[in-house]
Amino acid sequence: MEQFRDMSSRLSELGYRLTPQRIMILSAIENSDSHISAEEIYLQVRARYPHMNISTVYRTLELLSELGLVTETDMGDGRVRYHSIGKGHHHHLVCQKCGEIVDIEESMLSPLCDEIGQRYDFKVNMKHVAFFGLCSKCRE
Amino acid sequence: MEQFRDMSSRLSELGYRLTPQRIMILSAIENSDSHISAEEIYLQVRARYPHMNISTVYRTLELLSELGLVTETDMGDGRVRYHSIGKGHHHHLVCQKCGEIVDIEESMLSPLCDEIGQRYDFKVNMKHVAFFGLCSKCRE
DNA sequence: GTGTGTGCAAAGGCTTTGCAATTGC
DNA sequence: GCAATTGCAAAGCCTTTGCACACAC
Repeated sequence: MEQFRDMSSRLSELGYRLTPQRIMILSAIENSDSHISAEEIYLQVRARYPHMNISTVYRTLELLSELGLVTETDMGDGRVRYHSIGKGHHHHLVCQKCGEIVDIEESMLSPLCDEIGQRYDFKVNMKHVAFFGLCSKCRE
Repeated sequence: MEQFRDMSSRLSELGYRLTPQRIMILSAIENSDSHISAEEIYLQVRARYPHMNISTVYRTLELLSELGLVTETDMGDGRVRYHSIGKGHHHHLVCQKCGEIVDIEESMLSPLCDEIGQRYDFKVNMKHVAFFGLCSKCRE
């Protein structure tokens, strides 16, 4: 709930309207314990508010993303998944076989990102990192 | 040309037919110095062979990918890009603003991948790594 | 000759957009 | 009240598929 309040108060601070649709979308993102797709948000919200429209979901996600309140990641299945920035955990191991997603700690990546910054003069967006591969179960 | 011969001979070794379409697709992939999309292949091939069809491109790419002869990567623009496996493992820095793609050396990543392997029992697919962020020009 | 591979056209997923109606501030 | 936001429907991308014909082997 913490982040939900942050996101919604940030929206109104910036002069955006707090419509019921937006509130429900924010809450769906917040209640999701991992990355959530537009359609998942849509279905979840529509279960309680049948008039919800998927374009509203996309437009809200676009807005949240522009404001830097959520991150967009493509986990390799041809659709974008969203995640509240307030939740931390932005690095993932995505199993290409079973689809399992494991978070990895930021501290593991920082040294590499620093090195890339120095060597290539490139600032890595740490919110946007995913490694694909095979988890232990799927390697057997 | 080296890799092209590898890919095409591999196909016929495995009993797949070497049609003119496949040959041109292979050559387009091989001549591309970076990652190439299905549509880019299609346009390039169609310039010389107007009957080329985009579904043939997709079907050939699917085949090459199943056989492990090319890798698929989503650079974050909502389309898949393909790369000949023979060209070596590339890791990339993708600028989220101007789209520039810079290759980074494999040696920079190996230590991290090893560490991930040990700590999370996860085998990172080194063919499939991209970092998003901002290049020097776009940070000004 | 035979069955793999192609071309065509249509459909499929996901996402975006135009526009009129609605509604938060 | 008025501009921001929504709902709806349609379109836009990229990609896949069904089917009849063509052609590599």
